[in-house]
Amino acid sequence: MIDPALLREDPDRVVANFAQRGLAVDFRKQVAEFADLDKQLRKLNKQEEDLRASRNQLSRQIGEMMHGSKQDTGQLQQHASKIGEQIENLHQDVVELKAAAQAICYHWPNLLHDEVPPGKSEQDNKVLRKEGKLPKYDFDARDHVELGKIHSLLDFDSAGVMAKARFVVIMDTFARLHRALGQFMLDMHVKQHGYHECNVPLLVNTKALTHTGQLPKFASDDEFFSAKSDDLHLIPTAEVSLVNIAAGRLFSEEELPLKLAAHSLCFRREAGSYGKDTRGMLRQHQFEKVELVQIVHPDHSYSAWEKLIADAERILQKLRLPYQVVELCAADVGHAAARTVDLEVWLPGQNSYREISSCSNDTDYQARRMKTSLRSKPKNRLVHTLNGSGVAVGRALIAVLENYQDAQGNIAIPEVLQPYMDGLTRIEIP
RNA sequence: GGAGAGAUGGCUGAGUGGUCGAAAGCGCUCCCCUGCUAAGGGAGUAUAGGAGCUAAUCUUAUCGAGGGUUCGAAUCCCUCUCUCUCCGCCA
Repeated sequence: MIDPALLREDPDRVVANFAQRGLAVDFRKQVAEFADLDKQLRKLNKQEEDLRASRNQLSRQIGEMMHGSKQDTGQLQQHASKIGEQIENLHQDVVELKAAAQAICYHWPNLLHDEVPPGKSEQDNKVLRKEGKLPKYDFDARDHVELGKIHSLLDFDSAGVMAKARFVVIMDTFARLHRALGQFMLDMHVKQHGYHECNVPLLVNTKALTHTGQLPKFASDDEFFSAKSDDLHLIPTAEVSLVNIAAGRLFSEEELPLKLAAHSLCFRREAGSYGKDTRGMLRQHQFEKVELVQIVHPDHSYSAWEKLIADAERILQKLRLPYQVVELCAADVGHAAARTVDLEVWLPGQNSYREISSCSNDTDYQARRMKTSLRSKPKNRLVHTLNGSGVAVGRALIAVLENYQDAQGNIAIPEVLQPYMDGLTRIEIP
């Protein structure tokens, strides 16, 4: 959600900002509609409050009269009762107006930061820098699917039979490597980057998803799997669970920044991505990710964001994986975010860089929805929330397999992971 | 799943229909006193909204959430959620 005060003061600025995202939504119309509803709402609300004030006064008076001498209060009671009816009527309208206004503004995205590059699609994302050396092979680099086949350790068939497409069974040393990656990442963030280790619910309710901005959505493009009978949804990312730890809280300045990390499963329906990345385990319904979340002072969110990106980058550096840092353009920045940087890891098998982390500053968007503030004078302020992957574990496995292969298809194990694998240095073809 | 008990401010904890936004204690802030330390005294101390000169001040809502009864609800009634204890089940 964005600041309603800003909306009142400078609706044009809000509309212009929304327009940068290039969404097929007439924000000018929506903002005007909202402003209209808001105006009515405030008027009626004021009326209702005035009526309540006068009823409260009458009630107080009645109380006093009954307390002392036993005076007849019948007339006053009748009067108050009538006011009560008026309040009732007005209240109905107020509730309806409020719902109508919310139905509009809860769909709106966050305001983009001024420095977000303009653009129409992900083609317009801006590569900020490239890190690490691309591996040079005197053979054709295999992708992870082929490597999985050579080693017989990635079983897409069984997964497809027991579940469906976009699932995989990972076996033996590959599974071990996968686990090592997750452990390594979480350890780094907890031991060296100062995050609190969290183990979080993988199922969360509608309210939690609304706080973080996953709900409500423009269209009905379901992003996640749900058990609607229980109002529980499988999390698309641990960001939801981690951010909601701060929901409704009022922080003192010393408590910030609150840095949280979790290694979790994530679940996505991938409903809108038919035919995209169907080969291999690049895009799965279920995958693991180490997620970083920071609840920060609103004045320091961008410097904290830079550090969070560095935390994620550190993982790729330690794994010696080449990557590039990409700032998302206006069209590609997510709903809740004001600014986002992706880390894209080099995948020799795909001959391209692919997203392995996405780090966003959501400013006060989530904080406003979930009422998370910072104790401050003269007025308490909303905190800012940051989130980033540090990093996607499944894709990290792909990256290691493809970047650490030799001519035969053996996989070297990155040095930092060897302690997690009983010192194993190589996965040999059977 | 069954039975019972509970949910009050930063914390502990009073409060069963009227000046209760809420006693008391703790904590915190400011001031005073005491040559340090320890102790003592006084004042203040919830959140969100609206009105107002971004003032003083006034006002509305909030005692787990949502409804209801009433002139008036923390207090009575209903529904839900959560927590605790016991039983069952389970990892």
